[in-house]
Amino acid sequence: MTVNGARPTMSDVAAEAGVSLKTVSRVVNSEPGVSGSTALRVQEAIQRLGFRRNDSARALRSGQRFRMLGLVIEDVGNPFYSAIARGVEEATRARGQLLITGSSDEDPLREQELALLFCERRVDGLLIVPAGDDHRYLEPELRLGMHAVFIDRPPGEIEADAVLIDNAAGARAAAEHLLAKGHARIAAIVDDTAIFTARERCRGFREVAADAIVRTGVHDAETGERVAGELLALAEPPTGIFCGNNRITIGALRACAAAGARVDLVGFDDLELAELLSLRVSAVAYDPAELGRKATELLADRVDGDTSPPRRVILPTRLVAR
Amino acid sequence: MTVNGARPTMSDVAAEAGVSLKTVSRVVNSEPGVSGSTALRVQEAIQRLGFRRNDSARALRSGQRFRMLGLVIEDVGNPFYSAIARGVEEATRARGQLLITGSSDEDPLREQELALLFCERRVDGLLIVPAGDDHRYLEPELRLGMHAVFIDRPPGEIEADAVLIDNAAGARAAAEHLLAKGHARIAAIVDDTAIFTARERCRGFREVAADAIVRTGVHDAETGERVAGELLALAEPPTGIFCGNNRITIGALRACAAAGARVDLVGFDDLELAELLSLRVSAVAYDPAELGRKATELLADRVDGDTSPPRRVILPTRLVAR
DNA sequence: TTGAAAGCGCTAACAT
DNA sequence: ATGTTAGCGCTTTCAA
Repeated sequence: MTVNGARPTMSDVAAEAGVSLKTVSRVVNSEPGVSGSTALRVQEAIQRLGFRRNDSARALRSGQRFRMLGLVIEDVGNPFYSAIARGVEEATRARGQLLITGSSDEDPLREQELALLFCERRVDGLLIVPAGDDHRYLEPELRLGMHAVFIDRPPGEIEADAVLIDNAAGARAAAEHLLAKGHARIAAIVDDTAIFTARERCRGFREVAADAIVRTGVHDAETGERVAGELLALAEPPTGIFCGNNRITIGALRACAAAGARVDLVGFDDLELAELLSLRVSAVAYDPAELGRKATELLADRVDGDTSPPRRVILPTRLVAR
Repeated sequence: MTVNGARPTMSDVAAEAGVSLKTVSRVVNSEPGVSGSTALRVQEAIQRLGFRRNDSARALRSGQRFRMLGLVIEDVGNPFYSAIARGVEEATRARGQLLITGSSDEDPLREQELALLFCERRVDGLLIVPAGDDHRYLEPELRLGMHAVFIDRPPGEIEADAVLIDNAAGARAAAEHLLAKGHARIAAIVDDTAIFTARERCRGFREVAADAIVRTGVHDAETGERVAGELLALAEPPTGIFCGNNRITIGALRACAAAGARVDLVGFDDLELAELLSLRVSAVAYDPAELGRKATELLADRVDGDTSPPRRVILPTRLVAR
């Protein structure tokens, strides 16, 4: 009967049903060539024993794919990245694949560790939101048939598919919005320009507002609050501020609330409750889940044998004026 | 050399280095008993070939654990659940385990599919935020040595560990807060009481405020907005409202904004920008990541052989008055 | 329709 | 210090 702790194998089932191992395999995999009565006996034995096929052994022998993707993101707990994960999951589910996920916490070494661990588990492919800017560590894997698609930021030092958003266009739209509102003095607060997205957003903003004040290297809400506070304390403070990401927007909102300042804010990334805030906050919005879905589709094509040159998909943003 | 598409095995490495398979295995696993010069030759062959150990074959043979946990949550893209996932990931990482994640979308059948798929992949254990209330489908697995810990809601029809929050106490605190503020008419808007958390929150609230208006069955922000609007349109509208979850809180906020009503809101789950909203919103707050961490620790104990009776861990909430 | 034998890539247990 | 053999749980190949 069902003995505790011992997982039954196909050969246990075979013994229980009084058939050969191969017949059990046929039943489990719905292969033809098993008589109804035999199949029934096997099914019953499977039920009695609580047998469940070992998918790793199966993949090992058949040499087939593991039907599993590896996703490396910055932080599973961050709503922006978890929205990407959500998109990836929708697409993998549609393909009957499972998903291993890990957070790099913006640490390039951790990103590498995770990606390589996933390779060790023989995932079909890798989806990476890069923390680092040198992905040569993947070269041996890619040469041996592993596939990787990059999300939100392009890969560094290697050629590979990437799905990005149009950062520069979004930032241009933000600057145009502020100028159209008639602000004479506008400013931008952006993350470290070593980061691709921050660099692009900075560039786009400056293309439209060449003489705006620009503060870079702002990574979290606390710094955002401090820097915004400094801007508001200037002799001639800006009356419109572009915030390079949602953490900065939150910091800037706090600074404005603290200073009692009435400033027009435009943030990259939308905020869920933006409409209910005491200050009006416009947004450069886009769909993070679509990044994940698109990347997963690209990856699936590669896994299926697409060998065309590396592609770069750029997703649009839209300005939500408030 | 490095031929495209063909993954080298240990025996390829052995041939390349001119040693036996077992010697390669020793080097790869840092086992003692290999001379420095041999180890070096093997290392070089590994580099040249781009060899990476197949972890599934390893686990298959050694009969050891796969060092992988399966997590079933409602929706990876929902900040509340992704915070749980974050806590789980922190704890698994500390143990050198990987994490497979899937979203049930509140569909009991999907929950079951995912959990059983994870078993097929031979995860060491299961972490489940239940969508359904009947988990007997897990019985065969549990009998055969699989372990499961439930998060946020208890399992149904089976005995298993669970990590919950003190829903009733949180709701009581919310009611007490509203009464202490001197509100004569207070109301509660809560999710479907078929859901454990909603039922508990409802119960706690009623224990303190027996004659409050209570609306149940509210699942999303849209319905929350409509129901809150109805309450505000009453001849004698409530002046304090308890919202049973963050989606309801958002809906109620919109309704208050639309009606221009000045109402004291207390929401279960905190909102990131609550301090910056035009309306003051207090919160029954707690740490979702701690749910995930705690559950992962419980699970690790079970995997390590702990056979004590099923445990139930209740995590506290705290009222954030604003 | 059914089964026996070989082997996927690796490690355990035993040689040498 | 190094190698040989067997076998994890399954599928493939071939035979009956």
